[in-house]
Amino acid sequence: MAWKFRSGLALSVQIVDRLRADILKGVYKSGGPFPTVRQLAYDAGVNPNTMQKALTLLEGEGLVITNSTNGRSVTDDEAVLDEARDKALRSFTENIVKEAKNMSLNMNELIKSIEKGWDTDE
Amino acid sequence: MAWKFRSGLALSVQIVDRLRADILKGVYKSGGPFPTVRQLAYDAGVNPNTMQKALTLLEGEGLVITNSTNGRSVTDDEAVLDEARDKALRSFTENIVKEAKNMSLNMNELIKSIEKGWDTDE
DNA sequence: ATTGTTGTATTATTTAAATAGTACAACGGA
DNA sequence: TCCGTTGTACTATTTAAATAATACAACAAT
Repeated sequence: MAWKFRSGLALSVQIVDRLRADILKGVYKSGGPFPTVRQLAYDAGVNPNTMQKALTLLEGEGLVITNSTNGRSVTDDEAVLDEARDKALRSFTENIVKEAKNMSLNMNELIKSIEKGWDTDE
Repeated sequence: MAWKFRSGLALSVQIVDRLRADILKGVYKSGGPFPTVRQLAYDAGVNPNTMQKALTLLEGEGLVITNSTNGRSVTDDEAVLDEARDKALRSFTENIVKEAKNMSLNMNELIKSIEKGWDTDE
């Protein structure tokens, strides 16, 4: 099934975000094989060119490695993965805090709202 | 000074987000005048057509009202404003929770990270 | 009455992104 | 050796968004 995308935000950006998250979550194992450009393009329901662009960006982050003509692998450098996870969490939190302050929320209101919303969906 | 925009996300969407937030924060007072299309376009550093598109969207949310040919006003319906504030908070929280779960974070890790990041910048 | 500002509408152009289509060298396996 | 898959590269086209440039009716103030 094709992936879900939001409108307004560039496809390639959304693809990179999703693949990065999947790698950090372990959907693609450290040191293990990474799907091919064409396979990912098919899965996501986008043009192979768009997927390749996304993969090139991902590679710039050091999360995946190209084995010349033999496909790609997820990096086996756990330090790189851990740092990326840490960076993702800090960036995530930073954005939350920034936006919350912009909404004139104080910290306790925010936390309370999160606690309230955490089990709401499921 | 021109407003700051992120790349990748449609300008009109970013404009609506900012104007909505400003209204809910009280930058533009309830029942008070709202800047003209041309003024806002100048302030934001975008084309008047783009700003008008954004304002049309905003109007669809009921937050601003067009006084035929005499400019726009912020709605004076406090109920509408309160509901919009509530919706904004719930939407904000919902997105946070969803993304946090997607990152395999548990609630306490998230809250701890927010508490840690809250005073980091300033 | 005239002037200027308002929102709104229209058409054309530009720009960025995504898509379509194709090509090719490198490598592994049959 | 031969074949298929790999990543990569390239050009052209389409699509969506933003911009540019006007135009006009309605209203307020002078």
